[in-house]
Amino acid sequence: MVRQEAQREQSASMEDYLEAIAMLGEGKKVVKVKQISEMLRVKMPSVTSALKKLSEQELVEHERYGHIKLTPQGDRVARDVICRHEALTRFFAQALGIDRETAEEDACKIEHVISPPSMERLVKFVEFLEACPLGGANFPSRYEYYLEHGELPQRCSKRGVGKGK
Amino acid sequence: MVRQEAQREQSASMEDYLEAIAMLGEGKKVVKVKQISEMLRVKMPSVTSALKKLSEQELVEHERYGHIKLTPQGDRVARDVICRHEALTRFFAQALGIDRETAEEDACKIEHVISPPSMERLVKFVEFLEACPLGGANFPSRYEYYLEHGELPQRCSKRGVGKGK
DNA sequence: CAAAATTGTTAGACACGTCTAACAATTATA
DNA sequence: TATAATTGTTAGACGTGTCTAACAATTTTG
Repeated sequence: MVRQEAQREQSASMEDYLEAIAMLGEGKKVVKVKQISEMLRVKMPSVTSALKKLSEQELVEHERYGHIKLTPQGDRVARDVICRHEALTRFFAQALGIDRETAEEDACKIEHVISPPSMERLVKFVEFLEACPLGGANFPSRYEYYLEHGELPQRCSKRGVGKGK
Repeated sequence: MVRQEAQREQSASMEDYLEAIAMLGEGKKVVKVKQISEMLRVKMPSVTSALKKLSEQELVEHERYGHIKLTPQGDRVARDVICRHEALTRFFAQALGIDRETAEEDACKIEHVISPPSMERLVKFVEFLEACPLGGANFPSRYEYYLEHGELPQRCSKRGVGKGK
């Protein structure tokens, strides 16, 4: 019995389709080609052709004029992308203070290219900022001060902590 | 006098070519097709065709079998990409603690897709971490602790700062 | 300096993902 | 329910960027 070779990675486009289908299908809602096309801002024929491709890879179930549904495999991939998307959005919006819309846009692009180790660290980093009192509470405020004035709140240092550069 | 319409953005590929040419040309060294092809891991004909395209846009000077050089415009674009690249590398390597190689790889991808506002904030963020005693010195160590134990150094609050594993 | 090795170019195929135009199925509605 | 409106599909063009194969120029070296 020959084990199936590991799925080759999906392209950014295909990941977008999977992601869109997963989001539109939340709560087992019926997913339509039109919706996908609007969400991804592509024309319907592009969706049809993507669905064909994804069906061949068994990531999506789709029959002519019929239902659209992720297979368990497809769902796994989609969840993964969504997870990266959310973590990145949190990073840009919460940690960096970027406006939500831009944060989402950047997340949409970066989610397709970031490496697993960086993604993992980024997630931990966001968790850290959220969990750490100095990180979560003081950190952002000092950061904001820095953003505004280009320097730290004076006497921020209690003595050149660590080694000066 | 009609102002030239803003240059449409370059594709990730074209940005890579400009970046490679700039790096290989540092210190006015002569740039060769072969080098570019090796640096970007593409075959030489791909380079030739990219050079043709970039020449038409006046971002590169190139004559058949001859010299390869960025125009001032091309240099501007290249510097820009390199700047993003470096900031991203610093972020991943120094702030997140990712190994240099992975950090570079991620920077290479992300530099082409990140938005200007996010880029700007990210740069400031890295500067902040480097400048702020609590950020630069203690922050990383507490972060490391968190990475290892999944929770903050107990009583991280105000006295617990500065310790470390 | 002439042959050999290397580097660079041209031509053309191909994969990918998009689009428009034309047509088909489905759904809404008068 | 017949017709109109909407949604979905097919066919095929196109742009981008890659590649291989064949050939041309340049450079090295015996």
